[in-house]
Amino acid sequence: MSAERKDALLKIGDLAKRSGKSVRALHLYEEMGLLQPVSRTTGGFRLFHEDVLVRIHWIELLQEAGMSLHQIQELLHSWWSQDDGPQAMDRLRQVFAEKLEESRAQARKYEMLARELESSIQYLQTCRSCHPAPAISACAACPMDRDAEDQPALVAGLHRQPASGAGRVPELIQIEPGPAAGSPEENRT
Amino acid sequence: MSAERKDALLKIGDLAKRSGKSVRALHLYEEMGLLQPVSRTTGGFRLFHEDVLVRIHWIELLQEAGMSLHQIQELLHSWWSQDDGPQAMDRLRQVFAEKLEESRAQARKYEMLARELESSIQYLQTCRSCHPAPAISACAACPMDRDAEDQPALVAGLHRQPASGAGRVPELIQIEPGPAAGSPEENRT
DNA sequence: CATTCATACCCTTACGTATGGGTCAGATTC
DNA sequence: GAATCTGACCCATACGTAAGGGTATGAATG
Repeated sequence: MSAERKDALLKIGDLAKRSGKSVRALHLYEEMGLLQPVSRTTGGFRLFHEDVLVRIHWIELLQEAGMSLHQIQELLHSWWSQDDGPQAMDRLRQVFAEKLEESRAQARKYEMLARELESSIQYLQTCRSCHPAPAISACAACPMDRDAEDQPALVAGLHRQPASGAGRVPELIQIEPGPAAGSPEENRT
Repeated sequence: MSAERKDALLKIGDLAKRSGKSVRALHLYEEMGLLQPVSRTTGGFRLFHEDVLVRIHWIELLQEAGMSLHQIQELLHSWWSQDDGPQAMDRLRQVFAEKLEESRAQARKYEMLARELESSIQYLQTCRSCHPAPAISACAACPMDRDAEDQPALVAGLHRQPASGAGRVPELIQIEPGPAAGSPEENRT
């Protein structure tokens, strides 16, 4: 009778393990009406049918497609509150078509980012042959950088900050929270 | 000459417009030490050098690469608190290499999602020729779906929820896990 | 005097984490 | 057979998080 295994009900922990979601996430999905336990034990433990795994995966995909849980909730709701089947299918298809475009755009975005990263990595390769090792501050005037304009954006943003300093700051007005001495203005609410 | 334009200082609103970021976002970046105004007016208005645009774009790219502002902050900090230039470059290259992998993975993910969406759209096409229009509840037993297994995950997750709220609930009563129901000897972890 | 700005506080999403107590199932003990 | 113990699991509730968005109040700028 191991065929009955498929009808076994899952407690939320089991479901969490099998779905890869956290218990908290599953609670949230339930709160939002995306999921529902088939029943509860007398003690109040949720019992889920295995089929919810399909639903969970569905939610996951839509999330990856950039939909918020709230939007998914609405989609589900509008789906089930519709009478006309084909019409519902139609709306769904529209949503999917939209998401398809977005997904392709995202894919392109990440490919572009990858290229950006590649060229930055390449650019940084030249530093390996830099001897003797200079201080980073000296890198601003690196002789290898003939044109600073050639620097990839991912490298350019790091240095050449005239007054931005995670490291050291030139003579800049320190902005302190609180009535520090020296500040001519006193705009406290 | 318009060359002097480059030395013009920007107020935060100008910067917001040019960078496409909100004033609020720029404030936040400054709070986190990612940005700093070159000075302030006597009244306290922030004045930025144009170069911060490079920094802002840099932040943007890193964010797109999946880094949190906090991580960016750390990267910046560790960069500037390093003496050895080439070594700093090396660490940076490692970070970029990691992000490169992730970006490629993301691109692949979105491409897969796009394919998933495509097949779902295709699947839903068949519903257009469904006449007379049935109720969605009837779609569960659609004669077109010979194998329910063939349904794309994006469609399958919507219907066939045996006891999931949005639709209807079969007659299910309280079931206790234990010797009471069937043989649930399998719900161990 | 109408913008623009500074500061400050609350709102959001999709959970993470903590609290404090309840439940389950098996092993031990009476 | 019944009670107890144990450890893992679960419940509800609530606050915390990132990266800002939105809004309010008052002061600075043009």
